[in-house]
Amino acid sequence: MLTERRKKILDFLQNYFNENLRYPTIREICSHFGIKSTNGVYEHLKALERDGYISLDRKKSRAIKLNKDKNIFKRIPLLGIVSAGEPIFPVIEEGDYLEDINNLLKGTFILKVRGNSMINAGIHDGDLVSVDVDRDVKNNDIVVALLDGEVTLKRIKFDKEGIILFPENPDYSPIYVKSGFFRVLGKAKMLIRKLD
Amino acid sequence: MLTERRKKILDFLQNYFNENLRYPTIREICSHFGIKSTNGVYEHLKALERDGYISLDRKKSRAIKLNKDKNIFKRIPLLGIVSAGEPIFPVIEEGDYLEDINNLLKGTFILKVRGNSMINAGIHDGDLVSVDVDRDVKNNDIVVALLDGEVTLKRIKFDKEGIILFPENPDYSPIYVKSGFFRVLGKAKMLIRKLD
DNA sequence: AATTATACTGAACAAATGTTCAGTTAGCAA
DNA sequence: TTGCTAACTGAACATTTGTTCAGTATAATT
Repeated sequence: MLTERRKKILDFLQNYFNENLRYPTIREICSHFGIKSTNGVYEHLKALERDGYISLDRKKSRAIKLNKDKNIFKRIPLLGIVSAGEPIFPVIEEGDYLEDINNLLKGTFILKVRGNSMINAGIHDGDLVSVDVDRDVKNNDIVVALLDGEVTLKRIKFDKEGIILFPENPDYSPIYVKSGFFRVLGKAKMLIRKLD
Repeated sequence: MLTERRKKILDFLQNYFNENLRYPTIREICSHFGIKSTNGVYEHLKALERDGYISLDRKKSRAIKLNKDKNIFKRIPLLGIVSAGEPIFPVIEEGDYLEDINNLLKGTFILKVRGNSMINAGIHDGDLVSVDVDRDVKNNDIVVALLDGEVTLKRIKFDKEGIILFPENPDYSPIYVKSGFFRVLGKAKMLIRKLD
């Protein structure tokens, strides 16, 4: 069970990593909490591993890994909300954090979008789209598809006649997938654009 | 000087970190390169530190830190280019990587956009915008501004009459900054949107 | 009342790890 | 040639670090 003490240890592990880009040694955890015996911390770590919160590489130093499924990585504070009509004061609220971006991008690749076929979905020429390859594709998802050796970013729709790839731009025509080699490479997951 | 050998060591450090979320020990670097003496690697590390490519925390294990100014972090491969009109084959080209996203976001905060005042700049309601606070603001930059205790995301323009905050939506009016408390909180740096 | 889990102390061991020193070889520049 | 640097080898040393064992105390659970 995740006790208060162990919650604080998890918290320390996250903060330490965010500051130092590495995890602490057992003795460093000890001194942070004022625990005099390394075994005091070591048993916490083993319990946290047993319960799936972390994983440990035995015999290796600083070899802790936070389990991303069980933990929300606190990396970037989410600062208030920018509004056009109803502005809100910028306040960092505890617990408001953006999920670990590295984690969000893991197991994916990045595609650079060229063309304006998805402009109405807010995806512009030059934007970067992270694509998750291990995802089941549902109706209306934005997907990256391979069609006869060509790659396109489109919104996918399934109906009785088959698969249709819809652009989000009236100037472009939908593609009805009939023959030839077709495969969905992955599902568009995140949009990243450099603004400056 | 950054020799070929040291370039490969830097590369290994980056790759090892991306895979393991920690840096290797000196002996792990040794065995990767088939170097039999720890000093062989240790002198490389000291040279890399001397030249500003990394920094070392002496006496601590796995305490390497890559200098972000001197290194491009290779984290996510940039896979080809998605095009609407002229599709391109998906090929991972060497050297094509997205810069370290953590690094891009460092020293910034994230704002959640509400409203559609910037819709023509492709910034939609609910999008996340990373804001860099330590940046000089130029004409036409998209900035987060604090005006009489209200926060807004707008394109900033300087002219003889003063500062104007422009929305990217014809339904909204520009704001002429005349009186009251005004401050630019930061410059919009990246746009992040979850697509699924 | 007995058992189990948490949360430690204290001591000790073995392995991992950073660091240093003395030397070697090869190539490059003055 | 001489000197310098890169790129090591090999050995040794000193910490650091993970791990284990034997206890103690407290609170909650069966």
